[in-house]
Amino acid sequence: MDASPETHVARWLASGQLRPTRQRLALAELLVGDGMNRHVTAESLFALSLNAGEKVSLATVYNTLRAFCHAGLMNEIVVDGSKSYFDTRTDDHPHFYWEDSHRLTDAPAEELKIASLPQVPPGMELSRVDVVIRLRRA
Amino acid sequence: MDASPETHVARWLASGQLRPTRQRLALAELLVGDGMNRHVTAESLFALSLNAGEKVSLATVYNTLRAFCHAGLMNEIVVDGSKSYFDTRTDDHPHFYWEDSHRLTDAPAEELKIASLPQVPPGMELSRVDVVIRLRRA
DNA sequence: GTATATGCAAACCGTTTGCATGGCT
DNA sequence: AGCCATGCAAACGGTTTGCATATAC
Repeated sequence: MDASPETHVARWLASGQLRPTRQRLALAELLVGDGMNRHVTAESLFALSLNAGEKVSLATVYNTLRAFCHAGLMNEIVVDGSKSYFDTRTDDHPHFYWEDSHRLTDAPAEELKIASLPQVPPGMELSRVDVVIRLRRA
Repeated sequence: MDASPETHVARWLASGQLRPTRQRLALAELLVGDGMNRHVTAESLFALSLNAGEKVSLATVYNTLRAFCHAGLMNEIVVDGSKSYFDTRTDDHPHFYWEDSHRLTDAPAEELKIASLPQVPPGMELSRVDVVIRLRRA
């Protein structure tokens, strides 16, 4: 063992040049504390933090998620016009969107093979390719 | 010539079992009157209709777009959390999203080749695969 | 005549912001 | 000390809804 959970999230924050405040540490712990990838909305993370007994305001959850994204620690994903999803995994990878439960999960990236992509128009460059595989109950 | 523009949009409405009201005919004319594909937001279509001198309320634009989508005549596409885009082309095809101008256009479908797709989880079926190619100014 | 579409304005919901307070370095 | 983060509540913008009126069948 070379890193306690606290050190892990503290380093995660530090890698984004973000100050380790109590609220950020708490939210980071909920997001990446166990080293797993997580997909949250602002509301769901807010609920998680209340559930964990943390005192964090909803506005801070929004600000913090935005700060994490801006620092490159997370990505924002849009699948449903009504809310934003945030993903702790930062590489470009496909997602499953479960239309019945409005949940977003990772799809296995190695099973997606794009043989060719439309040519990028002149004067533009590729920013990202979003692939969302929408699922419905069979 | 076998179809005046009016007949064309009237048939388009009829194919979705939608009553040909004045407002729907006007909006349909703006959307598919020239047989081209079009990408609009509720606001942009509302602006178009005002510009064309049509009396249509914003609420009706929303209701009508929803009705068109529900009837399978259009598709809703989500790329930007802040607003919904509507596409008159109903087959599954990729899009360019121009991040600087917040515009959405078709990408050439034949240039996108997906060699393999992640396996659909048990009990689920594929609803749609959204591919959004995000572009930024080079 | 009946069911459905429309218009208006008010409600709605997720998100952002202004400003005073509190915490990190 | 100074700057940045936080909390609260109010503002915001796109979308939806309730209800009275008008239109299609």
